[in-house]
Order: sequence, then C-alpha cells, then structure tokens
Amino acid sequence: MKKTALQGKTTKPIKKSSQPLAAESSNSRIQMVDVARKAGVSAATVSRALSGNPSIPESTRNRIAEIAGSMGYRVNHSAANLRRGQTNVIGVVVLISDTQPISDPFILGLIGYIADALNANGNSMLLTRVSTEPRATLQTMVSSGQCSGLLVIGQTYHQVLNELEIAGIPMVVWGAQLPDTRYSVVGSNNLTGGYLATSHLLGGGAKRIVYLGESTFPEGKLRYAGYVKALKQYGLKPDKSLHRHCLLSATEIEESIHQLLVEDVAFDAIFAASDVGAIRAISALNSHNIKVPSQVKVVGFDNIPMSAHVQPTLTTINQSIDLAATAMVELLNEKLTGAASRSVVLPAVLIERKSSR
Amino acid sequence: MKKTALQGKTTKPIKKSSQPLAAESSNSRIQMVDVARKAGVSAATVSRALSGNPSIPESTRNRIAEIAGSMGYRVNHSAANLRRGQTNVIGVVVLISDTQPISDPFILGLIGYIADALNANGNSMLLTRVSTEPRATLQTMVSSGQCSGLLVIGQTYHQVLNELEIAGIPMVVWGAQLPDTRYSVVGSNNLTGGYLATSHLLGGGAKRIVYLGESTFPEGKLRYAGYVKALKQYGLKPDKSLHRHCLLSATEIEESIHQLLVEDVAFDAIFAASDVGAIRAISALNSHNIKVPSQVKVVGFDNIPMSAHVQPTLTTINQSIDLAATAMVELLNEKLTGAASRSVVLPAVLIERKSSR
DNA sequence: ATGAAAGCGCTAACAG
DNA sequence: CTGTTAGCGCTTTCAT
Repeated sequence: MKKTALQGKTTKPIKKSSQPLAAESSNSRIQMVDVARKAGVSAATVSRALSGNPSIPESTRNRIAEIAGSMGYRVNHSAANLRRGQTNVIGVVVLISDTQPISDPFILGLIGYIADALNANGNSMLLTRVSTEPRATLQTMVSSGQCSGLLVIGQTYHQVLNELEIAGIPMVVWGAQLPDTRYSVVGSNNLTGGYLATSHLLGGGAKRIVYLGESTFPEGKLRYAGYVKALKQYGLKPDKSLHRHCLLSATEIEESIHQLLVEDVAFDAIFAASDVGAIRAISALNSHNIKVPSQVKVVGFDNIPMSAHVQPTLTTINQSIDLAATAMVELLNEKLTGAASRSVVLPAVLIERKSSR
Repeated sequence: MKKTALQGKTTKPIKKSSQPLAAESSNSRIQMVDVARKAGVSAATVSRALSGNPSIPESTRNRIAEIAGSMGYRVNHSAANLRRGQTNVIGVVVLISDTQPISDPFILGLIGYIADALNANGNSMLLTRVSTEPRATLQTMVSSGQCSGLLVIGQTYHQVLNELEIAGIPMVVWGAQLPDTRYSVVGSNNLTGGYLATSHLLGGGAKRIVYLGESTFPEGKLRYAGYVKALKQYGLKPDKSLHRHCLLSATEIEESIHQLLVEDVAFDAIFAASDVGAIRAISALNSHNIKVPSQVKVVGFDNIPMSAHVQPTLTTINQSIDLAATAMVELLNEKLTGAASRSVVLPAVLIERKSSR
C-alpha cells in the first residue's frame, strides 16, 4: 500500500460547486449519503437499515426506509454487487444447436416457470440463447460477474457442460442423467416416460408403433430406450423401418410421415418424442387422409397446455415444469452455497386423452 | 511529480496484514492489472485495448487481447458498469394482471424473438414478470442501475406506464396506440386485424358472429372495434348476445361456449381475439358435438406456430413477432440515445386456413 | 501512445 | 448500536 489518499481531506473536488437550488429537481442521481444526511445518520447505517440488518433497531430501520422511499432512492446494483463481490442474478441459457429462435412451447413454458421461481427467490434472470462458442460464452457470463450461476436448458453440448462443471462454474442443467454426467441435472424420467407411452399403445392393441423424433441427445435416447423396453416386454422386436429419428420441425415431421407412406411401411401407432412433433404428425396424417385415432393412434411427450385442446386431444407424458423450475433453482442455490452437485429425476406420468383410443 | 506519497512519513496503520496469506495462490480472481503486468503495460492500456480504443495500435491491441484470452481474463461487469454509470442490460417485463406464470405461446414467442434481437444488439436481457406494484418495480429496475431501459409487454397498467414515461424511464411497450398514450408503443394494427377477420367470415356467408375474448385492454378493444366496423359495413347491427368478453383461460372459454348454447343463442361463426382462445373454443365446440367449420366457422388472432397444425388448421390474423421484436429494440435504442418517443404499427394480415371454410 | 491518479456508489471490518 | 475508513475492479481525464 502506498500513498493512499491524503487522509483527513474529506472534501472532494467539488464538481458542481453550489448545490443546485432544487436538489430534488433533476440531474444528480440521489444516493445513499443523501438519505443518510436527511435521516441524520451515516451511510453505513442506511446501508444496514436498508438491507434489514437486525443490529439496527426496527424503529430506526423503518424510519430510514421511509425516508429513502420518499426520496425515491434505490440502491445502486452495480456498486453493491461490486462491493459484495456477488450478484443476485442467475443466467438462464438456452443451449440448442438450432439457429431458429426458441419456439417450442415446452421450453418457453419452462422458462416462464423458471422466471417465477427465480423471482420468488429474490433473484433476477438473465436470459440468453447461445448457439456458438458455448464454452466461452457460459464461462464469461459467470466469471465476468454478470451473473452468479447458470441454469442451462438443453444438453446438446454435453461434453462442454462437463468441462464447465469441472472448471467450477455453478450450474444446473435441464436434461437427462447419463453415466458420464458430472454436472447437476434436473429432468423427467424419460425412460419411464417412453416405456409408459409405448406400453399404453401396445396395451390398446397397437402392434407396429413408429418412434418419431430426436434420439441423438440424451433425453431422446432415453425415451427411445423406454420404447424399446416396452416392445421387448410385449415380445416384439424393434423394427428399424419404424424408427424415424428426425428433428421436430414441421417440415421434417411431414417428410417423415410422407416417407413412411411412400415406403409403404405398415404402422398403427406413433410415439412422438414431443407434443409439438405429435401435433404436427397428426396434421400430416390428416392431410394424407389418415384418421387419428381410428387408423393410427398417437402419443406425445411433454403435456404442453395446447395438447389438451387440439383435436383429437392428445395422449401424452406429463413433464411437471413447475416442479422442474423449482428444483433447478433450489439445486443451484445449494451449489452456490457450496454444496456438492446433486440431481433430481421427476416422475413421468401418462395422461390419457383421445388420440390413442 | 507533486506530492508523491510520503512513504516513510505518513505511517498510517497499514492493516493490509490481515489479508489471507496465499493471495496469489489460486483463488483470487485474475484481474486487469494482472493482464497489464504480463503484457508490460498499465491497466489503463489494457482497458483501452480491450474496448477497442483506436488510440492503441492494432498490434498492441491484439497482443493484449491474446494475453488476456490466454489468462482467461474477463472484464468485471459490475466494476465497469459502476465506473461508466451505465449497463448494457435491458429489462423485459411481462406486465399482466394474471397470477399464473406466463403461458401464452404468443407472448412466450415474442420474448424469444426479443431475446435474439437484444443479443444481436450486444445487450443482455433481464426477464421479469410483474404482477404487483408495477410502478415501483419498474422504477427501481432502471433507477437502481439494474438495467438501462425497459421493454414492457402488456398494457394492463396503461396509466402507470404513462406516468413512468413522464418520469423519464426509457421504455417501449408492446400493445396498442391509444389517444392518450404518451409512451412508445409497438403493436399490430389491431383494428384492421379485427376488421379483416370479421369481413372474411361475413364474406364467407356468416351472419351471426360471436366475438370471443378480452376487450377491456387496448388491443382487445381495437380488435373488437374492427369487428363492429366490419359488421356495420355489411349492414349488420352488433348484437349484444354475441359478445362474449372473457379471459382466454381454458375454463372461461368453455364456460362462454357453454353459456351460448344454454342461452340458445344462434351463431354461425366465432372471431376469437387470440389463437389460444380459438383453439380452446374449437375444443369446447367439439365436446358439444358442433363441427368446425361446417357448423361454425372460427377465426383466431396471433398466428402462433401451432395454429397451422391443429385440426382443422386455424384461420387467423398474423402478428409478425420477429418484426415486432426488432422494432421494439430499435425504438428503445433510439430513446436511450436521446431521441423522442416514436411508435410503430405493424401490419395485420389474414391467414386463411380450414377453420373458416 | 501510454501512465498516474481519481473516483463510480456502496458495504463491511473495526473500533468505539 | 453506529460511525469511520478503506477499498471492490474498472474507466477516464489529464499530463506527459
């Protein structure tokens, strides 16, 4: 330490000599010391009072809060964060390889619930969609002090996430637990979900069930595994021609359905790995004059609100996004307070509606 | 060299000693001065180099950037923001009187596009849902330096928004332009939208068209006005019994449809003020064994992605959320750089599908 | 083209 | 219980 400022000189270089007449009027933003002056205390006391420090008697605390309120004072976040060395901001990152804006209602709904869970916790939510350089971007968000931790939606970059975990980035991911997963994960029981959906169709008499959707990422893989498990249990062998591993975009779904028909593949049911996919598939079937459920039964996955209101109403596997959001926020808070990584698997439940009977 | 610090003289109690021993060891986050040291320059130069200041020769700039990168250094946002007195964060506020989490796909979709538009602009997005005390909350977000400006979705608190505008909060609102609106608004041409939807139904032979949805907030009011305008043009008088001003929740819609039937009101078409409402209405009609479009034609509003994939596919009014998002971000940037408030009205276009023919 | 110095507004030791 | 004091890590005049 060297020449720290000339001590006693509390008088700062006066930038604006005479106090503007109407102090309240306009320009210089009001700050803590102004409140302190008005309350006849020091800035430290105001700081303590405003943050609810119990060492300040309640009466004083209220009085200061009142004065601060009447002056329209708000604590400056940047300054407080800088001083405390921490933010109350959580980054929510949608990590999908898609170049399209986020549009799946399931993801969007999850974000909505996360926003609420975070707010209820006194946190703010910084929302970003990342498609390039996930590693650097996520790193930076935290180590620049922009936010204290990350809630990641999507496991497209599974290995990057593992690396970030090792690098000590506080983070919770929505997705599926894999054998080599080192980070905290919150997700539905996708294996059970796939199994339930498929068993339900088999139980209803279906013999040739199409699997429609992604199966390159962890969640899809497990849903597919559940599908295979159910088939085996019914003594059926998975048939390659029934597996349509495609993205869930409208065109890909239509193309897949079209292909099935062109190739003249016989099928009496479809298990789609998402409701959006299922609804699009029904739409495509209809345009080929195939009726759901009389000719082909369909089961989706997610239970988005819309699934109860399409025609026919969609049988699906429910994912509880409210629980999911709460769990993610809770796990992240645990990490932020130093606990070890922990994961949560939420139940997957079959919701029977008309598309499958 | 004026008063260099009196090293030996002013022995002020140097309490640096209480510092944790292993300062350099591992934890202490790397900062600008470390980069400076390694590069053999001052922190000021690093700051300038990293922010692309042209007074630093390009070669030096690159060298410093390289070193910073290799050390994993990131500029601390809190410190930079505090020093500069501004953030690069924009608050996105969903201001709805609803206590439910955000769930309308239209709103959620708009948020997705806003996220992208903001990111493209180098801004971060702070997402909040506000249902109580909007005035204080929005005020605080900006005046605490948490964010520099606001993008507000929803006009439920129209007067509060007017007040905030007057208070000088930089803000752009998604909604409708009203005569007494003082703030910047971006929105579709709701009057035209309502008019197009209704004319389309009338042109198709409908005589008794139900208006279904909110009409207490500005956008709904205008859609309703468009509906009335079209009716008048066709020489029809608005019939009170056909106006069902309700929220768009599933139960309210079902109840409204139920009431229409119970009251034995004759109707041959429905104009719903949102796609979600329209889809729910179709679902309710179906459960009463009324077919769409053969018995009742339906037109929605929004053109959410799902509307093209429900059965029957839904005729609707398109709202361009991509343009909307871009416009909102652009207008806000204008305000932030001191321009006056300006509003944008986006075209509303009829999308004809099967629910109305 | 670069460095020294001065804070941005707040919080937390550390005494009283 | 409350005030004094010393920075948090950065950007930016100002002066070379």
